[in-house]
Amino acid sequence: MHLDRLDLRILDCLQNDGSITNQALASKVGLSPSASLKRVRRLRESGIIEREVVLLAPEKLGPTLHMVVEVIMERDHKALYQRFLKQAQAAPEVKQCYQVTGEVDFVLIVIVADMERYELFCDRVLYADPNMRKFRTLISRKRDKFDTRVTLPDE
Amino acid sequence: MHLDRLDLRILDCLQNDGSITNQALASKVGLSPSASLKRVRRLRESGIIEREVVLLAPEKLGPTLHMVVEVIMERDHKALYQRFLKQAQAAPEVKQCYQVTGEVDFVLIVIVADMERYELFCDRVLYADPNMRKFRTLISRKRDKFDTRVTLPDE
DNA sequence: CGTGAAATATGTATCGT
DNA sequence: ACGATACATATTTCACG
Repeated sequence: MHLDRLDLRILDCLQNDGSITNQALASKVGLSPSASLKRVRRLRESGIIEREVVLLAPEKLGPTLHMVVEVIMERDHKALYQRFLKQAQAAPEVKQCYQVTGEVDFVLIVIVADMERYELFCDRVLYADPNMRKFRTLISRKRDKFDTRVTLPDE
Repeated sequence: MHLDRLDLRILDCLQNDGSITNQALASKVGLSPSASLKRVRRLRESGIIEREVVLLAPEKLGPTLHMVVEVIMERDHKALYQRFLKQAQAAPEVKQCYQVTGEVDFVLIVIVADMERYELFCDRVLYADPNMRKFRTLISRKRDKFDTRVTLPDE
């Protein structure tokens, strides 16, 4: 799908503020509301706009630990990787999962309220996988930056 | 700030779909539109609702590499850490930054279009810091999960 | 917190380029 | 194919009970 300058400006606005009204968006990018609306719909349908969400401040909702978990698997078998991925997808504690190259196989970003819940998570998801060889946990007391925006192409 | 069951239900809905109309939200949680609106405003003002955004599919916008970068600093000085954090905050390639405990000091999630831009980033942000001792890059060809939702307290 | 009415916004049909 | 205008529908927002 081709994106022109107007589409990119629309995406830029929406990435920064998803609650902007269609009218305000239209005037910002220099279109009529109906033309703007058509483009936003097209961007949604194409999947470039994946979803619209509200971001919450985790630490204002209670105790919060952010864990960066590096997982090393026993054997490089696709089917075994798939099983692990499926568990990671299903686990609500896992907020992000990256499959990486090198010594480590997966990196997870996990959010839990406390250590006890983290240990429960490890038992349920990590130790439960027979192909999991070992993992290392980096404990974060602070998420200093969290930016969901993507750098858009110049044109 | 105290959150009751209704607030939590509102947050749950909005985390899943920020584009829901206030009317639909109100009927979902069992309130009148005006009561719902007042609560949403209060949640915004309190900072629990941080922002509302549209999430884009990075890979549909062009080539995308996700890097997990583990950074080790030379000395544990707060002022020197602050300087690094400031640079990480300012760098558009850095989407997330976690200060962690243990052998590693910071973990960054970096998004770039290609290796060339990653190297430019390393020069500009990592090597440029005299207190940066070394770093390790885990390259991800795939972001398998990305969930911005937070687990809400039971009550 | 709910109701109802005024102010805004959205969505669609139609026309013009 | 794309955008503008205008109109009908839906939603937001606020004063008041």
